[in-house]
Amino acid sequence: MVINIKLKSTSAERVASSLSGRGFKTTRQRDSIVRIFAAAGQHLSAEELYELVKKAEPGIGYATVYRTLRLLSESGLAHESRFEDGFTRYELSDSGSHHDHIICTGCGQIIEFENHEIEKIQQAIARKHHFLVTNHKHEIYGLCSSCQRKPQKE
Amino acid sequence: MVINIKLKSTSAERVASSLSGRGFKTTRQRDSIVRIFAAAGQHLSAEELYELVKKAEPGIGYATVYRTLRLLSESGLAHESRFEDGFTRYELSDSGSHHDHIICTGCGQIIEFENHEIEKIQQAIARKHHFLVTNHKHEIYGLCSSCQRKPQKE
DNA sequence: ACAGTAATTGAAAATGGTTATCAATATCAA
DNA sequence: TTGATATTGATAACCATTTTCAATTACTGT
Repeated sequence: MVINIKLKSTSAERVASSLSGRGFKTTRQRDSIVRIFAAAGQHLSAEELYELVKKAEPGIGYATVYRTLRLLSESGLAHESRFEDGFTRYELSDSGSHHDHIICTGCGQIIEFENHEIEKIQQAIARKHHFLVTNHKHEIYGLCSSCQRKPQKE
Repeated sequence: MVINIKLKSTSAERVASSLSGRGFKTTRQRDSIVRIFAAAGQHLSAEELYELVKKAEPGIGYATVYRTLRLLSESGLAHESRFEDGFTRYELSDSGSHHDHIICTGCGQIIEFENHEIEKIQQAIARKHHFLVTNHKHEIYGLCSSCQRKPQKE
């Protein structure tokens, strides 16, 4: 007897079904991209994702990765942020909760944070200037504990 | 009788003297760029500044504007920020005080803000992750009051 | 004032991340 | 299965920014 209780769908499944639900076609390439993206963890650049996907899908084109990333982004399934290092990084958005980033300028490590207090102050500031907030971006740059102990690149 | 008390130097003078003090040469082009930058107000992109400078200095090259902007930036006399609209904007830094931005996605208007409370929380968050903060960036995107009343571009 | 030296300039080409083009191919609905 | 339409991969185009390089200019010491 097999008991198979599906507690919750994986990110990849959730994204895939969300895409097909929106009228987009399911393709082998998109499946690979989404699955690998979900498995790889957060904050990938298009190039990093391309390199990973190429292992599973050797013929994949650069443009397809970019297109899929934009598709996910426009569908609200992924979120893109431009960091100071010059290129755009993406992360699958889990359940709409917004978070911000602490970035180590030594090793590139990215940590997420979320702070309700800051959001509240932010709203108050916007209100003072009669702004309707649609979005925000808060990045803290610094050195992680291990990079504080290493010499910095010149 | 002429009473001419110089209360404080202009931004342009301050920047120019700071540059020559650092061993950089004073050139007509740099003077124009800095003077026009100081007079034009804040948050200019390289292209916008180039267009302005061209009126006073018709032969000016694109590269010179970029180079000067980078020079100012590296000397700490200007600050550059990459907004979501794709290109980098600069502002002359007045007295080292850091501030953040509220950007209207309708009309591009940029308002500055500064909030000590947020900075404190930020430090606490960084400390919790054992980070040494060197920098931060906080941008609030939204619609200014007048853009809230206009239809949005499709 | 003048020459020597090193920095700066303008024009144009190069760079690098990202997007558009287009013919071939794959997906989906009927 | 077939036809309409979306997607793909390769490549060219984009576009902000940077580099290159020869000509010019600013500063230093005389």
